[in-house]
Amino acid sequence: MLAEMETMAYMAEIKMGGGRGIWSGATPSSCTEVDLEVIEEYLQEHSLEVQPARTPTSALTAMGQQTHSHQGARIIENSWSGQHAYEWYCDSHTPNEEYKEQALPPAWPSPHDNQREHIAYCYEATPYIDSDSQSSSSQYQEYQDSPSPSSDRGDRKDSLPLAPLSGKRKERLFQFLFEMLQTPSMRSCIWWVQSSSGTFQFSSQNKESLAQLWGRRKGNRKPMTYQKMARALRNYSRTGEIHKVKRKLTYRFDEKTLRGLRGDSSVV
DNA sequence: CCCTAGGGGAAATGAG
DNA sequence: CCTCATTTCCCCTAGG
Repeated sequence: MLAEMETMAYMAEIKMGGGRGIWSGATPSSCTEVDLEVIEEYLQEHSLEVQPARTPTSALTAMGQQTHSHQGARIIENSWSGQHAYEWYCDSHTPNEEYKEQALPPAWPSPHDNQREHIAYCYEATPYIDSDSQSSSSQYQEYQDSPSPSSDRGDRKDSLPLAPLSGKRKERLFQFLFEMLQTPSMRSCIWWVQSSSGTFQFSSQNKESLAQLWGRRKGNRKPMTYQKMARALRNYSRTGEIHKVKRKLTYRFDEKTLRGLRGDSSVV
């Protein structure tokens, strides 16, 4: 009950500018504006696909100004995931080489109608469609190789402490992020840099929206901010679920975590 | 100097 | 009561 009220409050804040002026700096007025309402609604509609059951599904609907019928909610799903066979390296060994990111957050295969007004796809100032100038994947193998030495398996029953244990744990941050990464409409906030390795990046412009969405889902007392969410992400480097890569706003799911997130969908 | 991004200690929280 | 997983606060560093 209160959730709805608080949600409203958050909404207001979010729309106003997060109370911090996050968007003010880079918000032309026509760009960005990732409506959390719309996104949330969208997510709810597809939450079943990503995660069976859960989600109050009411806070949003109570808004009163959601988006009419959502008939065009076609999910392009992982149309892009796993497609980039690109080699982007996030190594520090090459100080001069700025890993050309080919992970282009913006530019959908075809924007079309249905959502054009739902979410203003605002891209980062620069569309990194640089592909690869000189992909010297000589050392970018970092992630495909790093976690191997210790060799997992054995000690743990499976991979991650996700669902099992005892009933139903709350959704974890990394699970939420993974879900967002599977959501086309969130592409202006977060996207795969290289889905095969579990590397993703946040949009410097919309990362706050993503964070707020996370905070709302958790029902925190105060609105979530990217800074706080990033703090949680940093905790992950210690526990191993997600690691930071040198690229700006870029992180990578641990292989184990990724395996669990991808394959566990059926295991439940 | 300013700003953004990143880092992390420490205490507070809330769910289970 | 306890623990886990953040959440919240705050102070700091680095680079542009």
